[in-house]
Amino acid sequence: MTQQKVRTRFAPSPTGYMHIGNLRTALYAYLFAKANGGDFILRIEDTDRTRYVADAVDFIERTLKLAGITPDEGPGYGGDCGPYVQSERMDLYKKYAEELVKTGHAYYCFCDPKEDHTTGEFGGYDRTCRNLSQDVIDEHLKNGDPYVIRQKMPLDGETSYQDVLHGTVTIPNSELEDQVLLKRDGMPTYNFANVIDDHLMGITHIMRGAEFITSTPKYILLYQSFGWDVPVFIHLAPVMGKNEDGSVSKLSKRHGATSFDDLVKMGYLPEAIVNYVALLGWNPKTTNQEIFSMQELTSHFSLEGLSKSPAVFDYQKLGWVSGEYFKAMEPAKFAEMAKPFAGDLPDYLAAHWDSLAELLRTRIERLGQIPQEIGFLCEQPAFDAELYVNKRNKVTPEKAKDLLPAVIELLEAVPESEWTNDSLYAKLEAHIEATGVKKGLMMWVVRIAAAGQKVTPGGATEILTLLGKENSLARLKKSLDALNAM
RNA sequence: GGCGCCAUCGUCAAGCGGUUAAGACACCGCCCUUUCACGGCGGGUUCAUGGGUUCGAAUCCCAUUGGCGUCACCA
Repeated sequence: MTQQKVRTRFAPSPTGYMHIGNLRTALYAYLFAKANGGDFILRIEDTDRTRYVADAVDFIERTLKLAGITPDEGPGYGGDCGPYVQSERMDLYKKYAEELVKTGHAYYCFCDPKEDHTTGEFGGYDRTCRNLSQDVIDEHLKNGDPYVIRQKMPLDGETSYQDVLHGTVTIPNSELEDQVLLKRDGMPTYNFANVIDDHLMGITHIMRGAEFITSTPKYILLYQSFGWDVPVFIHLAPVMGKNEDGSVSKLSKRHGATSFDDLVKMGYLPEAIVNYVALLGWNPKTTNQEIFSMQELTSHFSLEGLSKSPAVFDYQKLGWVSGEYFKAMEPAKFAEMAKPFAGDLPDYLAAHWDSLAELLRTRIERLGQIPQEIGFLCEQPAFDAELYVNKRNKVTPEKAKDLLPAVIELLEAVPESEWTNDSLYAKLEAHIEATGVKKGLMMWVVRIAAAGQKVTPGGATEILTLLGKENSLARLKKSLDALNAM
């Protein structure tokens, strides 16, 4: 028996929004295909005309690209199983639905969805049209009456299938509704188009959300009706969000950003998001490594590492992962990437952007933190004597008052051309030695007087350098005045 | 409600009948330090409950409880 080539797919509906859970599904499907030398197919499921969002296909492709997931086949990627957009395959579904009617696995239903059989036990439908005589059916068809085609479910017994994660799943057939295959508008339902396309596109492994566990027997029955091979099913546990009261529920808007796009806008690194999401419901088993490139993800991926229980999305850990990426990044690359997040910078900061960015690089987790990180450099925060209190370095406002005048005098003598970090550090160090004051104490006082904020990216001299001579001195004097006025 | 899925630290998780129950994030100490960060060291009543099976159970079985999902001419 020849080994069949693995083919997986990602089949989003074009909503213009890539939920983290969907991204993860796409990622796993992609990784599994690549780990096994297979193909990953992108298919657009746009059978609901009322939900169609313009440009959504474009959006999906851009998102996948940003995430580093490259389809082997799909709209815009080519492939032998196209078209890869379901609305362009309509005639196909109709043909297959009619075939099922002929073989007795489906039937025409002329009921009005709003009026008829609304009290039936199956989603408002009671299987009435199963019993229509051929004459009645022909009459309706001849009149051009609207109809749907429904799947004829077995009335008793049960249907089972194998799920890689969940083992044998069995559902009583009595739970299965005579689901609609072909809608009034001629479009197939998701449940039908899925089976047809997965078969026609040679999909071998279906990865999708756990919400499909219960409806999969309907698919199985469909495959059997056609006499087709049943693919391997892998139902992924949902991604959860933590609620205020500590409970969890499926990740949604109220938990914060839930789309890949939102996260990118917040300044998390796309690679880091993908890395973190990969770990949310999967683990490499053979290593404790947590930072993975797409390449490494591919080589480590295996189905055994997939978790069958839901995972809670943790923004904190995502932040850590993203921070790790920034720490490992080329300074120049980071500076360039971070620039748009800094907003309008005063000239003196814009001139020092590279060194400012370098201070930021190792201390932030997302680019969106930058404005608040550097706010104090743009405008001196209001005076607060409390800032001059630090136990470890024995700093007090009084000491600051004593130390500052000499520092100001010293700095005033520094020529503009020597206003650099190294030079300032050397001068302050010499001053510290001359006065016999502890370095931590002196530096704390200078830093606070210049920054006006307890926590700052960078130390005293780095801040002085960033601020420039004129600016620094003005701030130092202002702080000293405030201290004297106490 | 019927049906189904799930259940190890706060979170992600390893574990597949015998372990001092890994590791990471977060948290708390301490060290280092020109602040913060980084880095280093250390800390914490984690196997939902109750029954089995077994010499032995976090691991297997059953029940309970809880969470989640699903019951559309949406995907």
